[in-house]
Amino acid sequence: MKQTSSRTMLDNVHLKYSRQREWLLDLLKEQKTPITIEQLDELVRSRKLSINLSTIYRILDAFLKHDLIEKTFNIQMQSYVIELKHSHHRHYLICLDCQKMIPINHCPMHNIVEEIEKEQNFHVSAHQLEIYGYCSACIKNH
Amino acid sequence: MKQTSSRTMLDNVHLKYSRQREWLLDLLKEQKTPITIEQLDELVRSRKLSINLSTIYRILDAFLKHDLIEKTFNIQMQSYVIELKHSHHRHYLICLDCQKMIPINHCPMHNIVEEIEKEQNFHVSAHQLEIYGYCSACIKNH
DNA sequence: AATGCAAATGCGAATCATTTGCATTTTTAG
DNA sequence: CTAAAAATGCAAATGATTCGCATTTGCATT
Repeated sequence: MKQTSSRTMLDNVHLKYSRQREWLLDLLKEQKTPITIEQLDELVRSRKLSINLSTIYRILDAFLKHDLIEKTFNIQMQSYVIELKHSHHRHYLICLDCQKMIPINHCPMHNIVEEIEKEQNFHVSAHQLEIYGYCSACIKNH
Repeated sequence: MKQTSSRTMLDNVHLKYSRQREWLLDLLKEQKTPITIEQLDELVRSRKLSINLSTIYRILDAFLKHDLIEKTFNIQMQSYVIELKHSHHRHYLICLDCQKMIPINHCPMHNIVEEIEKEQNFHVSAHQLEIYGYCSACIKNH
């Protein structure tokens, strides 16, 4: 299936077009797992795209505010990671050895959230979950 | 039940005693929910205890390394929070309005972790979970 | 109680990611 | 094509965390 053009995506969330925004969106689309801002910046350089770092920050803020991306904190890497927002949100298994982030297909929190809402008189509107350990490739080293 | 003295706790994990370490441990024991390093520093000042901020950082690093505390990242507050390590680890419901952190008594991840280990060929060694929403007091404002 | 040594602390400076102010450039609307 | 508004680049500021080094502390030994 063909994906929506970055131009259209910006349009859809009422963000003005700019070269830099399109580039970043395109780069984010390529990613299979979340990346840090630093990695994104390196990616920009490696493609000879030249976007000022402060602009990257500003654009990511705008993307976040307009729900184009998700920003979570990866304790393992001690930094934020960014990913394009998917139709349903994802969680990851994070390898403590090779740092790989493996997406979990269906969010295991559904039932848990329901339970909590019933039992605790708390309205759940979001959650963050990461699972740390060793992936199949690295498991043998431990 | 009477709790272990800070002195003994330090001893148990083979950390040398110092005034500052005892003070911090005492302060952490008082807390019912995690606090930021900044809050801890303020607490130190308000008790006229005087511990240099860089020392606080160093001591917390030592506590972490020796498993006296847990350090997690609270996305809502955009900073790390610290708590004394409990016999079994906790997760929190975090109110997006008043920022209160309400501990969940039993960790809902047990079954999920087992499932993942079976299905994914991934060895789980830790996880981080926070649930964001509105507590009973703040729910009416939303 | 005094001494010596290793480890911990205080202090100021350095570092590093992120943010900000402002001049310049780009985008969009007319 | 032009003008106004918004976005970007650049350099400097900020703020949390870390570091180096001189001083102090805790503790074992005398």
